[in-house]
Amino acid sequence: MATLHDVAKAAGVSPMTVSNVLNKHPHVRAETRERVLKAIDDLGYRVNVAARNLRAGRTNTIGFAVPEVDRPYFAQLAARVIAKAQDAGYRVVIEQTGADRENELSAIVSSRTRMYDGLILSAVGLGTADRDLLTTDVPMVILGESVFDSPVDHIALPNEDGTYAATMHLIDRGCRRIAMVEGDDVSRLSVTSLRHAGYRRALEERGIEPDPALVVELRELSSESGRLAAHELADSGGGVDGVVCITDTVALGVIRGLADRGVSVPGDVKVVGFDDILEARYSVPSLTTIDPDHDEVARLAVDLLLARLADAPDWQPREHVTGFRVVARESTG
Amino acid sequence: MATLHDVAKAAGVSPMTVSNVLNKHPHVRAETRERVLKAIDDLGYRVNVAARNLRAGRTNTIGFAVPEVDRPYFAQLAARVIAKAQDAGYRVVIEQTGADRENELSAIVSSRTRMYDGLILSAVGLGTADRDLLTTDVPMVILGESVFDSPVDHIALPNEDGTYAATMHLIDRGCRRIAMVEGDDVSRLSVTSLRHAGYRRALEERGIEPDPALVVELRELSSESGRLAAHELADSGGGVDGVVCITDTVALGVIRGLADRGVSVPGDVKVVGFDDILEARYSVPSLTTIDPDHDEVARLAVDLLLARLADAPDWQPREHVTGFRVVARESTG
DNA sequence: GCCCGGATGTGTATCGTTACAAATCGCTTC
DNA sequence: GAAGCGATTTGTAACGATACACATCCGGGC
Repeated sequence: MATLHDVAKAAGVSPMTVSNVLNKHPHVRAETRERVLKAIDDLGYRVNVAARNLRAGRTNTIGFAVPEVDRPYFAQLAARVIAKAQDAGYRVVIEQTGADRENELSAIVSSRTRMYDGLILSAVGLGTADRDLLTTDVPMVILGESVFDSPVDHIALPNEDGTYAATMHLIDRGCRRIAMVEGDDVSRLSVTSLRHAGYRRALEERGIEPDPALVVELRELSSESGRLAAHELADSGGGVDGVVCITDTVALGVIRGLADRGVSVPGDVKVVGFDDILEARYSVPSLTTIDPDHDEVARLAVDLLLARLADAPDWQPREHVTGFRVVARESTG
Repeated sequence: MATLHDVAKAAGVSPMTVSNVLNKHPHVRAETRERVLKAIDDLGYRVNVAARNLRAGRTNTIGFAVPEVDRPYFAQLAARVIAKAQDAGYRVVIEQTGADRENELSAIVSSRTRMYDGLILSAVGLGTADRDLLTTDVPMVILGESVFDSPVDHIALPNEDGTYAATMHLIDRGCRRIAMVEGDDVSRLSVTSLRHAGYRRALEERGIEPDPALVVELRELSSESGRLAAHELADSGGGVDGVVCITDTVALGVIRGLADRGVSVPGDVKVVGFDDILEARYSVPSLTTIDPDHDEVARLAVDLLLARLADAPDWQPREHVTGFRVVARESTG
């Protein structure tokens, strides 16, 4: 495969001139440029990215680490991040951290970050145990729940307030026996604990006694888990009339699970999710949910990271909490 | 940031020995290895991937190009491809070709392929116009509809047979006024034309007169488009009693659109999709669909590519067509 | 005719790693 | 005690590109 040297020889110029053409430096005569471009075309030359990266010390690539690429929320967020980054001339590589969160995450941070100029870490499940990972020297933006004391930029979703609003929405629609379907990491700082807090706060504020029997903890936040949770709730005879779900993906499973049991949504039970994934719009019934403003999340994540890459002198880690709105649809109609 | 040289100095060995330790070469004494590993740890050394790639001439990375990362079918396929490739020690970078298919595709093939040892191209929308792109020297596997004469490995979905079976399934359930909701590229070789052919073949075989009014062409294969198509069909008074959808994502939109019009599925109209995405299992009603065996697709794609990377001497491009099965669910019950 | 400055173009010296071949070590064997 | 032979370790020389500083060209101003 042709190298920059070959092109230079073919065009009768020095390698540097070819490089200058490639990098759109000024001070290359139009005629020379043409000659070089023609040689590039003739030889089918492609720049060797590895060599460029090595010499330049940058890759123009940012990593975006998510637990699972095939969970709609992350896939849709990834699409937005890619778009924003592209506008700024950066490529995005999606990293899958997988179920085995602890190991995978450390693998990424410790061995792959050199491939990226910076990293956006969608940190569902990130705990204080991972804090030391964050002291790495790669510019990083954490995207997810709060991790205190971490010396990195951080974009938090409106976890507690959003779930509070979702629960209030159910209460306002007349629900009194409101279940919460959440993750199993309620005891440490996590998406689950934050969203649970919002749920509890709403109940308490309206004088509704929280019933532990109405809280279902899931090992994984999948639709299948949601479906099984719905079965559990429907079969328990607990008189549930509303369900707050930790994510839309879970909520769609819950709706399905209620259908399995012949429970009508929203007639018998109202359901609300969190994330406003695309699918929430097309389910039957369509899903009421919390829209955390994905566009803002993606924009902020990319902007913060790029700002960090551009300069470093007086940078201070910041925490941003994005806005949200309740999107009322049929599932709570 | 520490380099391999720094580690070598700290451990009192030559750079090559450090390299040997890193690459798990045999013939490194256990004691030496320990000393090197300690130095690596002390210095927080991380291998510079760019330098390694440059020297080694390989990246151990394969690209996976899809139109949209956030369409469930692609996201789910990507997850599988990542898993299979990981087993073989390869990383996967997902490339988004986007809506502007022609330009983006060429951009990827022409300027980014040097970053990958090989490329898997999920080629919805790839046409004969793109054929010359495929003559590139990067090992490639095409995944999608048939593109004849292309000198690359190719994995075809059972497009025609699958849709034939889907249509037959509807006919067997009593449907006679069967609509097809498809893409707008029916005139050239494409997913649409192949699946359309399967639909037509089934109708003709059962002596059902194809009605052009029952064919809806979509500009994009999204749920929203499907929803609007369903409105169109419901409002047309065409007496539709079955809908064959080109993808599950479209089908879910169709089900939603029918619900908008108060049409019952499967009572009034039966709906069948194609892909068996996860969401098909959780919709209400759950979606009957064609399962093209994603696991086989992913496995085959990775295996073919890796085989191509391993050796080249007597390689011949091959076309594989994967199997499929009809997954009957509620939407045709 | 000579100097000057911007516009163009070109050496040189790496970036950090690994392939390759050659050197060295330690121990057995005769 | 010397030769022989793996096991271990180490120089050397790139991989292909770019930063930097320097060389050259050209026309205008005096």
